[in-house]
Amino acid sequence: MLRAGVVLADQVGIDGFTMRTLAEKLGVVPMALYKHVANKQELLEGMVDLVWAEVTEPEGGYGWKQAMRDRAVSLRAALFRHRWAVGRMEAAGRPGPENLRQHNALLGCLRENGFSFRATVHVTSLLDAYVYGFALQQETLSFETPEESAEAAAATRDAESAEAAARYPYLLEVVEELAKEGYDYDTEFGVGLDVLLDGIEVLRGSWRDG
Amino acid sequence: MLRAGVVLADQVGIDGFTMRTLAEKLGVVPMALYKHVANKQELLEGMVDLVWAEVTEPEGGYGWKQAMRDRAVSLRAALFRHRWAVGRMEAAGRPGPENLRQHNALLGCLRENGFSFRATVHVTSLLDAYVYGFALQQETLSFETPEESAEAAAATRDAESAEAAARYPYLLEVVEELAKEGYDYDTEFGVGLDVLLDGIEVLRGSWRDG
DNA sequence: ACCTGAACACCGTTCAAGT
DNA sequence: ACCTGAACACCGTTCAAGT
Repeated sequence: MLRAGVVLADQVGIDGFTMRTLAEKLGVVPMALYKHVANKQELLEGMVDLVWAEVTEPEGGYGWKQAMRDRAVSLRAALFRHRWAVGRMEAAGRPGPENLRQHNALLGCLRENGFSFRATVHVTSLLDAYVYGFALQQETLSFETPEESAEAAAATRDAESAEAAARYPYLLEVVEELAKEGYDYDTEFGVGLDVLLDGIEVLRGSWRDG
Repeated sequence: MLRAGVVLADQVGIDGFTMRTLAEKLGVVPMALYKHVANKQELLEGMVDLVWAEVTEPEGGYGWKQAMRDRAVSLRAALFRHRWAVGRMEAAGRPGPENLRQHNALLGCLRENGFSFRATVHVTSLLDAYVYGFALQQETLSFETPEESAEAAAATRDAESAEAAARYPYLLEVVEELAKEGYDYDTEFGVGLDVLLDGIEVLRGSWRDG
């Protein structure tokens, strides 16, 4: 049933995802759902934990940097498959078992690779913030492909009046450059991620427990 | 009226923010709102642009690094004051004038400080993702103060059964350390931001237009 | 022509009425 | 005892009926 919820939310988005549509999809009466979950909030929490289950645990074998990179890519991919989940992964209510397992593995990988306690907290906060924020940007902006993004840029440029062009010259430049060159989210994500990981590497030694 | 919407959303959160409650607050009949705005979506877009208006434009006088830092801090502060706005700042619908002004100033500051076109895109994508993601984490986790966070950590630790402690040793370690030392969002945000800015500085020269 | 109250098609959830 | 259909208190938005 949680799995059916994830599939439905993927298909129709979070607005179209209602107790009633889920019940209909499952061929039961809406009330029947309340046999399995207390309310919609609890249902969503269960669905989020299913998304966590899709994220690969960091693999220490290739070093912490590659492990962090793989996990970030995996997390972003999961958030892309399930866009409704962005902003619900760290929800306040009791975290699910997959969430706990995932975070424990992440913290463990860093600690075992010589990161101090403070540094471990900094790194997880920094990396997760970047992944969540990037996914959020991609979800709300949501040009799906480079072609689409070029198209959108062109449309925006045409829509800009001459007056607006004079008022926002730098913005216009970016719009026109992106229209020419296109914009690839995967590449952009990787570039930023490498900046983070390199910065973390440099500062790794200087972070000491307070 | 948009301003009243922002205040109401700040007070009651996005779930409690309805056309009907806003109308009541303004002392008018719900229908009257539709004289000023086509629908709720358009109302929210207008409110988001009011939040953009609160973000300080980057000041070039102290160098790009300080300018980027100040803007990131200002953006995060605005997102903290108006938590409902996180995830709506880059919405697909036509961006408002304050949004355009803000992004134009941001891009302009970078371009005028010698960043290549490609580098400018990388930097804005990276910094914005971090700010949005950090604000999102803080919103969903939402311990307000260091004291509260210590409290929450302690409560979580008590709730963990001995079995769970054995299963998630690294997670437990972090929970216990945070309970002792506390956790301050402002400090944590600054640490991550400095990693980003230092990493950007290092790579500034190596990013060339493709 | 204009304003607005009633109404529509929803929503999550409750609860009593049937078996 | 259990299941479920009707109902409740909402929501955003429409629209016809009043002025």
